[in-house]
Amino acid sequence: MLSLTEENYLKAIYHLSDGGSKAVLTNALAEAMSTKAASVTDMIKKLSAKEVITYEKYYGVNVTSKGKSEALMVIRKHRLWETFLVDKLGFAWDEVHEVAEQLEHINSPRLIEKLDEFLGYPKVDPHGDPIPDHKGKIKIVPQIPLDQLAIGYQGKIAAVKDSDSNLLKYLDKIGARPGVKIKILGKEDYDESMEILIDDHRVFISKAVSQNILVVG
Amino acid sequence: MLSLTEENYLKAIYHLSDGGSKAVLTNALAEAMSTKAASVTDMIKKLSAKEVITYEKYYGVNVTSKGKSEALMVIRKHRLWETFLVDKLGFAWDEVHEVAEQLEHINSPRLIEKLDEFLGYPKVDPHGDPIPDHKGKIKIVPQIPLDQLAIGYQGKIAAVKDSDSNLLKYLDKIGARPGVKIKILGKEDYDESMEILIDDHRVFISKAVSQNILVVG
DNA sequence: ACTATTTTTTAGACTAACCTAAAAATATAC
DNA sequence: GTATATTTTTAGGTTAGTCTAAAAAATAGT
Repeated sequence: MLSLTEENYLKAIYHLSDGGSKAVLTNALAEAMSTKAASVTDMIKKLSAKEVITYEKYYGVNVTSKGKSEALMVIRKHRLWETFLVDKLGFAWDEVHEVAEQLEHINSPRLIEKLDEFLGYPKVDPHGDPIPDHKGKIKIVPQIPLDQLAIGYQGKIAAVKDSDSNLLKYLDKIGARPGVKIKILGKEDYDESMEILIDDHRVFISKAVSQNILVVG
Repeated sequence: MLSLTEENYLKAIYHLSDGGSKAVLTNALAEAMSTKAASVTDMIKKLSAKEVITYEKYYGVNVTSKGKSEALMVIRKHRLWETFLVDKLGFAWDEVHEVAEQLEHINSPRLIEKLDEFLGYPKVDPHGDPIPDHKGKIKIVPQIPLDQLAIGYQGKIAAVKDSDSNLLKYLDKIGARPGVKIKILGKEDYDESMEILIDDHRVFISKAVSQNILVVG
C-alpha cells in the first residue's frame, strides 16, 4: 500500500521515465515534484523498500513491473475522472486536471469499475490520452508533435502534451481539441512558427505551441 | 484550511454534539475517532487555534459557527457523493459509506456545485438524511426512532440511524429502505421486539433494529 | 590527470499525527 | 469531608514527510 505522497512520486517517475523505458535522475524528480533533492533521496529509499522502483546511487531510478502496474492504475483513475468531469458534469477540458489530481487517489476498485461502466468504457480522456484498462493495459497510438512535421501534412489532433491550464485555454480558444482535423499550411524558418488550418480556419502558432500538439495519421 | 484529519475530527464533534447543541467530552471523541484521549487533547488545541471549536479544560468542546458551516460542507459533500454512487453508479445503499468518507475530502467548490446540479439538487441522501444546500442550510425533518412509537402507528421510513454495513444489509433484505410505508402491528413487552408491516409484508424485528429505524408522520 | 564544478547523498532538524506513562483535575463514595 | 476512582491533561517519544547545510561522488576543463 502506497501513501498519497508515494503514489504521486511513483506517477512522476513513471512519466519522467517514459513509461519505464529510461532511468530518472534525482534532480529531475525534485524539479517535477517541486521539492529538494534531499527529500527525493529519502523518498527513493522508501519506494525501493516497497519494490516499486530500483535504485542505484548516483545513477538513477527505474520502475519495476510492480511499480508500472501501480502507476498505470493511478493514471487510469486520473483519466477516467477527467472523462467524468467533462462528459457528465460539463467541465471544460482545461479545468479538470487539478480536481483529477485529487480524485485519482480515491481507493476503491469497485468505484473505478462502476465509473468506467457508467462512462461507457472510454478509450481516451478529454486530452486524447489513452485510458489503461482494468488490467493496466494501455493502447499506445504513436503520436507526433506537430513541429516535427512538414508543410502539407494533414491529419487529426490526437492529444495535447502539457496540462498547463493557460496552454489548454489558448488551444481551446483556437479550436485545437483532440479529434479535430488539422493541416500545416506554412512554416517560418526564423522562429519555427507555423500557419495551420484547424477545422477549416487559419491560425498562426509559435513553436512552443506546435510542440505541444500531438497528431496522428 | 483544515487538514484531512482535522476535518474528520470536526465532523465527529459536530455529530456528537447533535449539530452543535451540546458539549463533547474528550473520551467520547477519542472513542468516536478510535484513538486515545491524549491524541484528542492535542487535536482539540489545534482546532481551537483554528477557531472552529471552543475548548474548556476538563469540561468539553463546543463548535463555533465557523466550525458548524465547515462541518456542514463536509456533510454536504458526503451525502451528495453517496447519492451519486447509488443513483448514477448503481451501488447498493449499504455499500457507499466508506467510499463517501474518502470522497467527502475532495476540495473543489465548483465540483460540488456541478455534482449537485447533475444529481438534480437532491434533498436527501440514500439513507434519508437531509443534504445541506450550498449555503450550509439543512432542512430538519423531525425523525422518531420506531421503538418509541405505539402499536397501530403508521407512517414512512425517513432514515436509518447507524451506518453499520451489516445493519444496512439486513434492513435492505427485509425491505426497510427510506421512503417505504411502515406500520406497527405488535410489541413484545419482554424483549421489546416488534412485529411490523413493511410495504405490505410482515416482519419481526428486535429492539436493536427498531431503535435504528427513524420514521416521520 | 588533477582541479573545479555539478550532482547526489548524508546529517541533523522541523511539523503533523500519533502513541504510552505519569501527573493533575474532577467526580464519586462512604 | 477526606479517600478513592475516573477523566483529562501533560510530558516525552515515534513515524512520514519536509527542509538546510555540509560531505561525498561523479563529471568536466584544461
